[in-house]
Amino acid sequence: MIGDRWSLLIVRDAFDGVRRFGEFQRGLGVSKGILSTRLRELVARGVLETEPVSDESAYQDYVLTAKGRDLFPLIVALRQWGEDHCFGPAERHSALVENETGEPVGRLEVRSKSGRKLTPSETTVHKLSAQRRAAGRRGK
Amino acid sequence: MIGDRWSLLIVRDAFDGVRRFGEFQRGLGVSKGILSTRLRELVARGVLETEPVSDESAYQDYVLTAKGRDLFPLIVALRQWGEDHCFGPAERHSALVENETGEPVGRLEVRSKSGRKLTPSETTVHKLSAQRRAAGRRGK
DNA sequence: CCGTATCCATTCCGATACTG
DNA sequence: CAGTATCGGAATGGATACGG
Repeated sequence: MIGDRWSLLIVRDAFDGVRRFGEFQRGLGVSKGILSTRLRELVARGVLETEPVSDESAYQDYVLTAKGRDLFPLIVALRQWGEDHCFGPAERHSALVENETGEPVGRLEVRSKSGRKLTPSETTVHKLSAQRRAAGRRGK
Repeated sequence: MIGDRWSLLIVRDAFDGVRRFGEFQRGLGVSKGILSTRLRELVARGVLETEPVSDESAYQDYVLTAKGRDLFPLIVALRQWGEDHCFGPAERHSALVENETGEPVGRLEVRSKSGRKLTPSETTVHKLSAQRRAAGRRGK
């Protein structure tokens, strides 16, 4: 659904307030043809929607839907992982900060409903209805 | 780095305890050639590492490194988004639960360092060193 | 059981030219 | 500015056959 080279980058820029075709295009350095296709797919899949720009324009803006906004934790998770492991301190270009305080947002953590932090090995995927995938030994 | 069709699925299965080549192959239904390439890339990129299996085997296991384990929030974020928006209640196959209680893990949330939940519009990407991308109007 | 090698189809992408 | 059309090349993936 978002597993190509550009879709998630488009969504990320949308979170950053990018709305116009050319803005995505210049910001990402993607060719116009691909961008056109990706925007159309994201709209078709309900991640973005087109919105008539205020008064009189022949064109529209592309804005996140509720479904698209729900990708926020995913985008933040990917950003934090990239900052931690894919860039040295030298080439770190940006940080996600809280508007009010200007402080970087906290680290994403998987927690139980009671609020305890969970490590991967403290969780298990529980099958609801055995389907095709062999119920091979999983978890520990 | 993980932007192809299979890498993240391999990582997900690794979190679920999958370690062997054939186990990945049957579980995902991926062709052996692609799986071989992807595993080699993930090892080269430091997400997985090979580990000699206990006693006497010609082969190795593929296990997550620390870098790979740090993808846990990302995997959970993607899983939750998929459950919320890509499957109806009917075709929901599995749930990530806490081992001790059997209860589903809590929802991932972006929080400030002080613990307050943050919406996308309450955050801004702060540029550390202006680089190539036009400092176009961002955030609100 | 664990891969590699080969072949082929599909998808993805970038560059360019064109329309309104 | 906002796209569409076309082309060629690269990446991706599936199937199959083969070897340790």
